[in-house]
Amino acid sequence: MQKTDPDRHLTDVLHARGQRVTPQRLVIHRTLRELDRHVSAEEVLGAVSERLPNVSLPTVYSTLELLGELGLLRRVGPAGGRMLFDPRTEEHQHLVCSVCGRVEDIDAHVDAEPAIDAARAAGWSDASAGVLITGVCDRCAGRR
Amino acid sequence: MQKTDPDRHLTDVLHARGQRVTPQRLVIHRTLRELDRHVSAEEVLGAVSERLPNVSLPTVYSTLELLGELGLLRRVGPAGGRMLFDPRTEEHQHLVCSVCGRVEDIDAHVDAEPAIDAARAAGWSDASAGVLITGVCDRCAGRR
DNA sequence: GTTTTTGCAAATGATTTGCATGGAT
DNA sequence: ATCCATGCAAATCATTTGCAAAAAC
Repeated sequence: MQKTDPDRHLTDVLHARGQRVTPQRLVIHRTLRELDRHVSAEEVLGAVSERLPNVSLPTVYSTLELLGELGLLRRVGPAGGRMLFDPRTEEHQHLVCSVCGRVEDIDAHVDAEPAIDAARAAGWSDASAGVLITGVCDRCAGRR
Repeated sequence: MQKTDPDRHLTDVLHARGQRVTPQRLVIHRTLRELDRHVSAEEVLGAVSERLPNVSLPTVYSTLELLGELGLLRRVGPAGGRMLFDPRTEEHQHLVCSVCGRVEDIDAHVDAEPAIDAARAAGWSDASAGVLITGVCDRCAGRR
């Protein structure tokens, strides 16, 4: 028994939307799945380039946006000066160090339903909550 | 009976830290208090310029950072392409429109304690939670 | 063949930095 | 008189955009 092939799934979804299946999209998607952690566009490009040369940053950005629309990716939010994306689907939150910009995962549950409800009540649609914990990481705290 | 004079308070705090009391700092602080809503650096400059000409954007940025350190300001987080600051102290959350970047206040309570605790457990200090609700605002939803 | 994607290069735009002058102490 | 804060101009840097060439359909 094996997990559903990610390439096949992405291929199907793209076809269903009338969009094209390109090597770049497949490799970026597969790479993200294997990294399985929050990443910046630059980091994605670095990892992807080892498998498929000459991929450009604009392609990475547009593919990340596409995967976001497809729900295969979560946009963590701008942190430490750059946008972070996260292929992890389980609920978890992110710690951002205000000194060095490092980002770390934590497993915690934050109930943002009240805010989502308030958004809906205000006439907003497709509301989703992003929680970002800011603080000083252990390394930076120790270095002081 | 009247509220504590904001200028006097800022003056005292600055003196206590051995920092200087400048017209720019006083005017920016007073202006923020009167705006009493989330603002970008540009917006602050616009409002401040009506009272004190020739204030520069770098000064606005450094003063906003200073006021942040003094706890007179909350950094809402990068939203819609620019950093937002908020002089409102009561608990409230922010809605960011993913289409037009507009930001709106909502009064809702989100309990982020579990995440704060997890951060502390991971060895981080001075952790604070930022919640940002992303969605499509009523205007943008209607225009479609 | 037609239309979408890509890669390249250049543009954008918020925020930061360097430095000489002005101002607060 | 000293040293911090300001204004200006230029630098930075992630992200976006325009467009011709390449690839998927």
